[in-house]
Amino acid sequence: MNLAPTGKPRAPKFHRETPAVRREALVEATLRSLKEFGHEGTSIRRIAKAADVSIGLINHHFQSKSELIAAAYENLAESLQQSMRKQAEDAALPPRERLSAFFRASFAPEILDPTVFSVWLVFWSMVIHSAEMQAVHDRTYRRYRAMLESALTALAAGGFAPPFAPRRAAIALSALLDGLWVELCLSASTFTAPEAIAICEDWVHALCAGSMPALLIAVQPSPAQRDGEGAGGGRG
Amino acid sequence: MNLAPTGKPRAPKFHRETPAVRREALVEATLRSLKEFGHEGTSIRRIAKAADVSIGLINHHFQSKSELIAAAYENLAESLQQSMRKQAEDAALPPRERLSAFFRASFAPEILDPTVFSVWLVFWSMVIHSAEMQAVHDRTYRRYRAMLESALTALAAGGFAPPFAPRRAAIALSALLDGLWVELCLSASTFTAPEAIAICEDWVHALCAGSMPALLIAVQPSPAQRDGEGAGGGRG
DNA sequence: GTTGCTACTAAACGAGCGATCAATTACTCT
DNA sequence: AGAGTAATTGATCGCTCGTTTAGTAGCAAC
Repeated sequence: MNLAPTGKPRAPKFHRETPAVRREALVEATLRSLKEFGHEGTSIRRIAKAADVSIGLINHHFQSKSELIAAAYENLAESLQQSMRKQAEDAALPPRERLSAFFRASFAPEILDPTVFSVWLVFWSMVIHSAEMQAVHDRTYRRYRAMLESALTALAAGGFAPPFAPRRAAIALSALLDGLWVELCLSASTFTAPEAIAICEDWVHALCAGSMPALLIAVQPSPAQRDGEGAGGGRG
Repeated sequence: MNLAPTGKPRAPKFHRETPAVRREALVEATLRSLKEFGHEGTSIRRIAKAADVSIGLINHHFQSKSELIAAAYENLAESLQQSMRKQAEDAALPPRERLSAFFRASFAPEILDPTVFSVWLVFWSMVIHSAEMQAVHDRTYRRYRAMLESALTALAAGGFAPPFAPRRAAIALSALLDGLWVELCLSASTFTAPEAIAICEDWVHALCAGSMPALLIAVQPSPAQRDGEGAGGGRG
């Protein structure tokens, strides 16, 4: 009850951190709060408590709450993509196996986490209403689709599939992946991750069999072949 | 400024409505507010203004705000499904054309409305956290998948496709539809509705060509053939 | 015309929100 | 050891939220 004034130095009341370290910690606390309490339940006060800092510190490192949320979004998108890219960019694997590895990674337990999904939904809804979020999203999704296109192009280059329009194929496959992911997260009892993987494998099988006429490119293509590039919209 | 006390009867200050009529009007006002202002921007006060009633009336007809939101969800799900069912259940069409009509209906402008999408995202996120919403959702999605299964089964029955597992096929197709819908709503510039339809047509083409091995059923099936039924989770 | 029922209004309440800011304190540089 | 710097605190501001409540008024029955 009565500490001697001399002798023991008193414990410091807080730690100073560099802005970069503190910002990262606040972003992680934000994600934890979003997962546990949802968007509605995530306030400045809750984030501050999760990060074990004072209320005022957040506005010292971030201009506003929405800026912090945007940073959290980019962080999550990046970490999710990283865990899948590792699989898809393993150049040692033949093209077909690269895709299979990617499918397995896309339905791994940490990706199917319902808390991650609910955070993702919030981000999607913000993409629609906020230009700031739209920009973050376009950036992350462009990389995602490029990764798919590269894996699919390797398939055709290796002679595993007939020539096809890579842009549209990547759009189709990413839509299939996203749709399966959404339904798996919404209800774990309707079907299983292995079934989702089988459905994706089937789609690739049909692509290789040349059973998707709208995707095919004539063997002797006419000079003007459209294959434009668009800003993205979809799961990272 | 000075109305004669006799003669003209004063205008009534409000209209009395039956609870059923007023509840319906409040639900519609809620949907309008969700579409225009998003989930964050939708408050009791805003809904009351949109419905042109006082603040207190909402809690007179609904026990809480969340009950009103749930009612709005069920209303939207029902109206969206209705606009698609009309297309898919036209028995006059041959099975293959029924599917095509369904695809066209699935990517009609009123379905691709980004405001509808953002409302839907909110509902999805509530499905995860609320048992009340989970129940509403399971009910609506079960009908959706059943409709798809029936259209696909007719395809095989008519000899347009080899025998396949209808449950898994419906899961795959609904995932593809949902994924394309999500991406179209998130960014209208990446690809177009006709392209989405072409992608779906391609998938059906591959199914008819028998290019999806995991979906196929052996012509002489073994006695035990699994084809379970699960609770739904997905867009209505 | 009067009465009774209840849909309806409007003011008020308490809680929680995001943001601000003067004061405090840990840490670095000399 | 002392001064300067900036990360950090926590009280506080003005605001909006969902809900409650007492009172008002439309309308049907008699």
